[in-house]
Amino acid sequence: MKLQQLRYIWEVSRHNLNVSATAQSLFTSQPGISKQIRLLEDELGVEIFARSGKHLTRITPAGQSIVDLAGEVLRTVGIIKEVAQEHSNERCGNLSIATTHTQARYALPPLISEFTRKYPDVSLHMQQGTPKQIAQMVCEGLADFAICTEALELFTDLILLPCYRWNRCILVPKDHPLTQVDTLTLEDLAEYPLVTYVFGFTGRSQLDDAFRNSGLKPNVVLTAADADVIKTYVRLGLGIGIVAHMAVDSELDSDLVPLDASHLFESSTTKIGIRRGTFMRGYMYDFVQRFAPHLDRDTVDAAMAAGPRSEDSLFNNVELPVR
Amino acid sequence: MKLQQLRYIWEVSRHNLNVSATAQSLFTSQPGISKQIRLLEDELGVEIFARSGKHLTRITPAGQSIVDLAGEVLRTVGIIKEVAQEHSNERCGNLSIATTHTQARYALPPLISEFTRKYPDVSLHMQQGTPKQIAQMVCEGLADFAICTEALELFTDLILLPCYRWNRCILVPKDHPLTQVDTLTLEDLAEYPLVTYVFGFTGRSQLDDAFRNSGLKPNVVLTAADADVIKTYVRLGLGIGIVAHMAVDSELDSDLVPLDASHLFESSTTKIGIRRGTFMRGYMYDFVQRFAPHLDRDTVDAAMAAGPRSEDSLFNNVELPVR
DNA sequence: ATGTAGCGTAACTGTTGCAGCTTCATACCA
DNA sequence: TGGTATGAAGCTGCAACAGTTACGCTACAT
Repeated sequence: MKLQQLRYIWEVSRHNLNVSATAQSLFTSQPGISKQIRLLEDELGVEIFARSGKHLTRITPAGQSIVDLAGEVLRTVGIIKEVAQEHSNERCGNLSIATTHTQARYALPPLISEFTRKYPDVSLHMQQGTPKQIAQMVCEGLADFAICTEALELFTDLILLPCYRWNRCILVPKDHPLTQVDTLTLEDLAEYPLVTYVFGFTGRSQLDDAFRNSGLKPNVVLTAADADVIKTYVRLGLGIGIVAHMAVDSELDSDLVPLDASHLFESSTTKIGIRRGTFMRGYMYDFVQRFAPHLDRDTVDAAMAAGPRSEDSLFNNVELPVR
Repeated sequence: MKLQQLRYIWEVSRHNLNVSATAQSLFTSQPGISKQIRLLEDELGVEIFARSGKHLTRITPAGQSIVDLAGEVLRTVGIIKEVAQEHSNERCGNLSIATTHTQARYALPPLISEFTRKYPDVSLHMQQGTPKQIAQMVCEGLADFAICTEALELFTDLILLPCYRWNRCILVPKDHPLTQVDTLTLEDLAEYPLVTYVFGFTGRSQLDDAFRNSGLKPNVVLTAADADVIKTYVRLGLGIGIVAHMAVDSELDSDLVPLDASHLFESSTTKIGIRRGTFMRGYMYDFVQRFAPHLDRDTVDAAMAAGPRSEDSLFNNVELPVR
């Protein structure tokens, strides 16, 4: 049995059982892969892939177990490489962050520039996606960190590190009647057309909860995946915007008036999700702590050592920073 | 990186960093191993072994992590092979049992002959040792099952399956005064020289506990690792024997009189210890259930899925058979 | 001082993994 | 039903490499 063979079956199963496509993505030849798979099957005495004629049609039950185990082997081999790199050059490596628009646009930029200045030899990859997509990416090992507010709880393979809490504000044009209201209520908001985040994005669920609990039915005329789009439509007079507080820039958005809405909606918590079993490089700990000062190395280690769904007990008496 | 290289560093670290000895045990040449280790170190950019001149003196910190991870890879590869064999020929494979004299001599024989009759193509290995030795063997993957009464609790890597409880009896020559006593007491026993198990063997700790709690000081004149030796010295008149009830054979030991001592000592529990993460073949489940009928496949799976030290909660309302 | 255990080096060899081409089977479509 | 496209498998030559043997060298013990 060779690592190469395990890599081949793993990749083939990830490419819809298309050997040629797999060969292309691995910069090798199709016959090479076919042959190695055959050899592995011969050695193990089991068909990993079921064939109809010369086409691979599906993975056999035995094959599925074997492919899963092969994935585990490859991940461990990856960890060996990271451990080695950590000991040979601790400031050199990769960091892949999957995150949402809100974080990438408003929360992360200062941290990123700090980080790249301190670690010029760490090549940083940022990928944007929906909360579910980015959680999936981290689960599959395609990214190291998932940073967002929603959906991470659904993935039991992820360790969740709560980073900070944030509140919403209402964005209205300068001359809007709401600017005259002393203390905003949900009833006030329900009277106007609303522009806010798409469901599944940036703490949208807290927003829905608040309206549902009050028995009010908000008139959401437009939803967008990011605050920039929301602001655009507020400017067009389509409605009043509900966005994360941090998404308001006092200079760039000086034509709009932000009205605090902390008292109307539950605050949301942005978290970092890390796949269980990931090897944490030194610079990764540093990144996490720069993003959330209370998450020092020991705290992160404790969270990663703890069993699934025990983050709550670890963090429920930690006072999170509020942005 | 090759599996072969990982195997080499793993084996070398298990052979006190002696490359030549490792080569012999793997039926290959020393330069081959040295070369592959060098290649791996070059590829990873880290020294795995520290050298003084041409001798490997110790494992570097980085090397230690890498060797540990290599072990994990090799175990997973082993599991792949077992999974494949389970699917290709479920009645063919290996079963390695590490156990103590008492189990091997009195508890296991009927089961073993049943088992080998049902699974002629499963090659069975039995290895005898002290409880600590056999636990160690299972932890290192040198055996599948550890079957004994003592010491298994000390190894957190082991999943413990309680199998049956057993009590002791007193063995005396036919004409011994104790045969006239109606109900034995610890005081009675303390009056005679005792012959029993060595500390660390076959429930010896329960025996010591009982005497300590009663404030009596037993006069143990001889300790042995197995009941056969104990019986021999009882026959010689050296003292009265305290052995496991199951160790008495009504035919072979007809010259001795067994006196029940269930009421004097806490019963002991014999367990099967299995390394966490072991892949359980079908015949392994069968073996376990034949040994302890309450341990069906689902129960074993539940115990293996549960976290460390949770066997107690799993089994504390199960009524164990008594032998 | 000297012997020995044990690792590294060097030259050699058999094996094997891979590329490139060819062949064959299946799926799809008219 | 026949034609075409897609994709897996077979074959061959080449290059890389793991493993072998022989030998030299270093460290350490007596």
